[in-house]
Amino acid sequence: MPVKKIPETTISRLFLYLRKVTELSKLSMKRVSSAELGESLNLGAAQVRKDLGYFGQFGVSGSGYVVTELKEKLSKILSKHKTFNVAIVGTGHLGSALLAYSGFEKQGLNLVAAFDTDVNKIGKQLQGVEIESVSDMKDIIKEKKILLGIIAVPAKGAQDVADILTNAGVKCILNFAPKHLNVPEEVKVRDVDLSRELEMLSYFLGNGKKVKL
Amino acid sequence: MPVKKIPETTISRLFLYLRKVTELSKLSMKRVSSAELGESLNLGAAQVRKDLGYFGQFGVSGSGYVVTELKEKLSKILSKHKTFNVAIVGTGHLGSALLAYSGFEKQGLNLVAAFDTDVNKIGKQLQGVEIESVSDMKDIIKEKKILLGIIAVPAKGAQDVADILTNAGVKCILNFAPKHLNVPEEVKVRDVDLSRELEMLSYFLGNGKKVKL
DNA sequence: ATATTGTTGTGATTTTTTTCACAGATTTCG
DNA sequence: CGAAATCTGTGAAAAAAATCACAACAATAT
Repeated sequence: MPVKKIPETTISRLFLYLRKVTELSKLSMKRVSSAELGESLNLGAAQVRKDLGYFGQFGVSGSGYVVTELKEKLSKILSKHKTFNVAIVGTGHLGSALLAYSGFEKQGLNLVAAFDTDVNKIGKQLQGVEIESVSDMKDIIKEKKILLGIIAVPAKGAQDVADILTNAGVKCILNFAPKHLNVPEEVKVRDVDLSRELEMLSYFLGNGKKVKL
Repeated sequence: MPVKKIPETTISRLFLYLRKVTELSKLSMKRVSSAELGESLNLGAAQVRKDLGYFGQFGVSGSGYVVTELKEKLSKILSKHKTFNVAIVGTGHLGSALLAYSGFEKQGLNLVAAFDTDVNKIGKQLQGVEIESVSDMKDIIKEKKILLGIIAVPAKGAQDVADILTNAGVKCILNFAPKHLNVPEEVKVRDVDLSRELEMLSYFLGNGKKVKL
């Protein structure tokens, strides 16, 4: 395999292409050009082609990409067929909203456990999942072979939770706490930092690009 | 004003520095070096200095940055003193969780309106905010001078909502719908695409970096 | 058949972002 | 005080990512 290193930004765009191409396939569109693919995503045609190019050549000169074929290839590249077990830590407002989120299954993710420290919550069910104690987390994660952990606890406890998760063998973390997590190199973390997003927007509102001290 | 163009990534890191420096100031630490600042954030010292360098020079050779001073400067740069009005559109699980989120005030954001299309919800209160009809949205946004809109509706309706928002004068959008929004150039959008985050992680779980077709 | 048009794949170029590296300033220590 | 250690600010270099530009090929029109 000619393993060129693929930029993470490319991977991330691939999902957008897959979405789009799925949409197009529902509309029974046969073919699509790189320009069309990029258009509504505000991406240049060259960008699209380069991204796809990392994975071999499945376009047809002169007529673009065959929608169904592209969809299938992207699906395969992006491992949309595999499934993994997931745990949520923290069942506050955000954690609960996530438990109710229907998108997990679509991504091949089985939400099989939820944890909290609040004794009033432990034992209760939420969206068909029983809330268990964080103190039992390590064992349960190992037992259920959970590979992906979602952290939805306050910043203060986030690093501790991350430590337990990685210790128990979790490979990826989706972190909602506004706190940078230090984890072993082989563990992949993605941050969803709501606080920072709001701050960024607030910054743009306040500065409209120009900076004054 | 020597308006060098400042990378958005820099701005985004500035918030992390501010967080850190706020923490340090609570610990009564007097000074901090670029190396220390970057350390727990996995950022190099040079990166930190360069980021701060965009806004003038407020470090002291040989001894680093004065914590309180840096905190204040960052605060100022990042417009942490100004406040703006915010509306949430969509009061499902996610929207409700957001309404309950306490972080808005901290960012100087006043959550002053919530909208939904569901007639059963309209008129009810959620976290002290009355849910109003999307059909009245345009007027209310203008009237309350709302500059930031948060979209927490399904992908299908997201573009329509974005259109109404921008039309009513909203300057920034925080978009939770898994859909790319087309908006006028002067409007700033930030996407929080949960679906894509999960997909990305799922990809890493499945591929552990290497790609096979 | 041949010309024309449309579109891919990719090397080259440009732009953006990060990292390096070091002069010059400050503090500390003997 | 003078030497050694610590840091910043920043130009230069490197790395990463996006964009350009064009040869090669396919489809369509004449």
